[in-house]
Amino acid sequence: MAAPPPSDASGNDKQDFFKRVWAVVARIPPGRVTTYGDIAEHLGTRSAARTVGWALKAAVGRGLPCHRVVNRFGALTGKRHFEGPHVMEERLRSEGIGFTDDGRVRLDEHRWVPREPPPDVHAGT
DNA sequence: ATCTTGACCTCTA
DNA sequence: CTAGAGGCCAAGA
Repeated sequence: MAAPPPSDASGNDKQDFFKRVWAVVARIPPGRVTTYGDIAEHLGTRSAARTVGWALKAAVGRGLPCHRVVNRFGALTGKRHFEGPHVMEERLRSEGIGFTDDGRVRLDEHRWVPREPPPDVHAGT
């Protein structure tokens, strides 16, 4: 793990972005939801929110809780990419996530922002 | 090889 | 207030 892969090795750097997204999504705790923008911003590029969506599409079948990722408005924009049109909603509800009258996720109650994994527990500040 | 679309977000007119 | 365009990264045609 010590030897970092060369950036100009095979040109797989691009997929590295996908893996970063998957890593964040995989860290989303149950009963919580995050947004594309927050993930992209966490990766360093807030404008890359679109690419995050592509990563999720490629994440289908990888066991990633992509259903916990919603757009800025809390709407399940990617529900159509699931097995069914209501699979995403059912999964979120199964985790105890509430929806608004508009059929959107209550971000105010379940919003979770990706943060870097704490290397130390006692490390304050 | 180029162009368009895509599970988006933000800014400016 | 609403409407429009730009930007990011990647994949498909």
